[in-house]
Amino acid sequence: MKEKGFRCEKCHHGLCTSRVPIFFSLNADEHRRISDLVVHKHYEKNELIFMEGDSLGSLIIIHYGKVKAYRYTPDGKEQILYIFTDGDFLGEKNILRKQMATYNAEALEDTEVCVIRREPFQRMLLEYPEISLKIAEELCERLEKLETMVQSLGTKDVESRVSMLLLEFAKKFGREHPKGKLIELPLSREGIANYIGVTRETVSRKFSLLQKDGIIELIGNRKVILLDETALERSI
Amino acid sequence: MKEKGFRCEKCHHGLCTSRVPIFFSLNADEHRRISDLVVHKHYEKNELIFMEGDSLGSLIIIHYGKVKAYRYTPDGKEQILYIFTDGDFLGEKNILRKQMATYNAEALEDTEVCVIRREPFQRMLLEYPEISLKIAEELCERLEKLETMVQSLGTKDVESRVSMLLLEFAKKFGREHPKGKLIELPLSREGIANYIGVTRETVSRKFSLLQKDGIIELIGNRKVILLDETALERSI
DNA sequence: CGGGCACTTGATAGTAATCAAGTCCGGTGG
DNA sequence: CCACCGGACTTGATTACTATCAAGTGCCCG
Repeated sequence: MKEKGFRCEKCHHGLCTSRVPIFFSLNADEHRRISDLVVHKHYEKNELIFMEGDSLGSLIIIHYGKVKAYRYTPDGKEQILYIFTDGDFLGEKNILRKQMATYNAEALEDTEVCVIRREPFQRMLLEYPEISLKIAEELCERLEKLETMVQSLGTKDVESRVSMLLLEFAKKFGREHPKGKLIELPLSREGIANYIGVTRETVSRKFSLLQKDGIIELIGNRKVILLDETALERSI
Repeated sequence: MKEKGFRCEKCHHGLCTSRVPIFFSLNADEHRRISDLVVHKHYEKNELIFMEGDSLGSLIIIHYGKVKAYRYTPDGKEQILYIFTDGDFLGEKNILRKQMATYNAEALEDTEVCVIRREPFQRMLLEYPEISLKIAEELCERLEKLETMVQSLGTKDVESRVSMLLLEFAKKFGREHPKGKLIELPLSREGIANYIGVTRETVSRKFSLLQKDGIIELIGNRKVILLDETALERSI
């Protein structure tokens, strides 16, 4: 990690904090005040941002990039919990409950983050209660994602789980394409496997099946076209 | 459901809202104000409190009892997401994001709840920002539980999942006992199965194994004694 | 253009789901 | 208090599916 923390010039013009949902309710002046508290950091692809047990002491807000959060299962595999992108924050447990990190966080690509130390942020929470509310809202959203994930992992039928994953990625990372919806996969086969709780071989096989059935088209290793989204929804 | 909503006498003496973590930071006067907004309801064992898609319009706080929250998986099984007990709240999605319920909630035993309508509660959130913070904290805790659950469901080794469940219940519902720790199971075998994503037969078999190994002792259908807690922890 | 790593595909084995009998618990009524 | 009944639980046999092990193949980056 490059340790050259610096005040973000962009932030002073409101171009950084204004992109973060939890600060949406603030006005220009307030954005400027927050920007003064923010330090920027850059992480390279595959760089570890923090690990389980770390006491961060800061809130990390993703400005640009993708970050995976994961834990290890008792049988030694990586279980991915979240894929965070622009506007998402990490380290809230440390801010809200003075608690250590409960998962590892690793950049999936080159990633820019804003960092705010705990103490000034807590002062801001008292001063701008709307932020607490926004955070609660965001946590609600995150809960719902995890609830869906639990539902998916509880499903014995692996086909359904793969389909759910593709639909999730389509919604999050999908672009329009003449043949359907083009998805840039944020994860390798192994990463996908670690997300839905199966092995990489199984992911390969299920993808091949879906391709044979004309539901998806694989382009290289990191791209998929959803040819028949409704068929995928039906298969769940 | 008995529709005899009534003002809770106990609440007026601060015996109800004061037991709820999200109101801990309030003083006696403020408790009295909240109590005025609260209506009590009683649910019998196995009674449905709300279902997926309902627009509650209220926050429900459990005063006494146990409630399971669950969704159906694509293959038609029930997947339990939470077991709520005294002091937990439900329906926060509706309050914070004007969103419909994303799961079904059913009383596991006779249960008393306090209900607060959305509008007065939202006014209170503005007036007492500490409540938002407390809610955010509570949601954090819930997130962590779900994260652990995802980790557990991602574990192929079913023995580990059963062990994790027993340790969770021991922490939550365990009492001291000469032979070890006595757990009153809040769920039937099928319920447990729906919680950890396996079949009821598998739960039976794993319990029998643990009993044969001298790690637990089964008493009837709804009680277990943890004879060797450390062995259970090691087996994860 | 070449090499390494990620991915695919095949064969086999292991484990939990499923199907199918029994057994036991707990509540009810005599 | 006891006998009885039904639902919950246990146990067994078989099946189905994915993990695992192993051997290619092909993508992607230098």
